[in-house]
Amino acid sequence: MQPTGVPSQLSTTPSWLLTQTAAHASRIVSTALGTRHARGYHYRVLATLADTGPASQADLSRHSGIDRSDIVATINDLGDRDLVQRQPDPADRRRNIIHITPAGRRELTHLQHTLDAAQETLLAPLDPTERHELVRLLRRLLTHHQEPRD
Amino acid sequence: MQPTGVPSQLSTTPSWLLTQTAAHASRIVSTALGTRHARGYHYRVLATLADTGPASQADLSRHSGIDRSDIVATINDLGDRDLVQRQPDPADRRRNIIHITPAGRRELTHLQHTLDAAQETLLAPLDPTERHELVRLLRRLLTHHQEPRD
DNA sequence: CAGCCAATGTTGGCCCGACCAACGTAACAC
DNA sequence: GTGTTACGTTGGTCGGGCCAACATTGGCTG
Repeated sequence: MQPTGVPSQLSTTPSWLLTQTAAHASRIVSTALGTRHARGYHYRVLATLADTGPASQADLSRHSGIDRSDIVATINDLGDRDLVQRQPDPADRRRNIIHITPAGRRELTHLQHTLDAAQETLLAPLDPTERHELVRLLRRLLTHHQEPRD
Repeated sequence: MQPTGVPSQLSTTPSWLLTQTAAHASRIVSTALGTRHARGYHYRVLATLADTGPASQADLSRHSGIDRSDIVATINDLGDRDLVQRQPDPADRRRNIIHITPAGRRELTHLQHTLDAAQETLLAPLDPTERHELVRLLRRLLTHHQEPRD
């Protein structure tokens, strides 16, 4: 049944299917981002920043789902490339306010384009209805598992 | 729309949905396996071994999708716990023949049970039809992206 | 206003899964 | 017999996801 002979114990387990397809997705995405010398975290922070406007690192962490400590390194990287700017918040000396620069915005649209192509590669075998259904199911799982905000 | 305020640029990207839900799945699964001091590779190799019968490490690698070098370490771990046995192949002195032991078989069924519960946790928000649909879509993606055996 | 608690940024770690290069040994094809 | 291929093994790298600890700063409450 399976061309590669994957044991059915594995190939019928949803979590295995999920992590395996995610691994393929990661490879595709990271190849795409690699052409612009970026990694997942870079894109995710830039996208979050463009969505929320200037924000503290803690806010970026919350909105992007990336750990505070990883945000630090990511902002360092982006700052080194002048895609982002780090300013102390005059109103709260604990905080930095992160701004996306014009160059950052430009880079973000580049990244988005290569990522669009990557999605196409990833979802190639599915028709539009199936793609939408997949997205719907994944969103249901995701919101369910992150909602427990108690 | 999103309770956590995830930027829509992210939350509508299939690859992001996939990798995020996969991350949740991994957490759930690794917690489940952790109760029996196992990791993903351990289960996958045991399951493959039970499916194929005694096999060389190279065969295990091919059937499980785990790299040869990672198989080595995994077999070491399983061997240390007597869940598996490594014998030189008399007919081909390059190879080892890996056998699953009775204890290994018992451990495998334990792991399967905890994993069944984990799947239930993971898929809780989906009804049976949706679960089947999700599995179907993921399998399609997976076979498509691993088939290029050229 | 003094004292305590919470939030922020940062450092420095850890784990896991995936992958790769190189090597010695052994089998195989020709 | 020679070159090529397969096998097991060693020893890495990388990315993503975490966690603990700490100094600094704000805010809240008594």
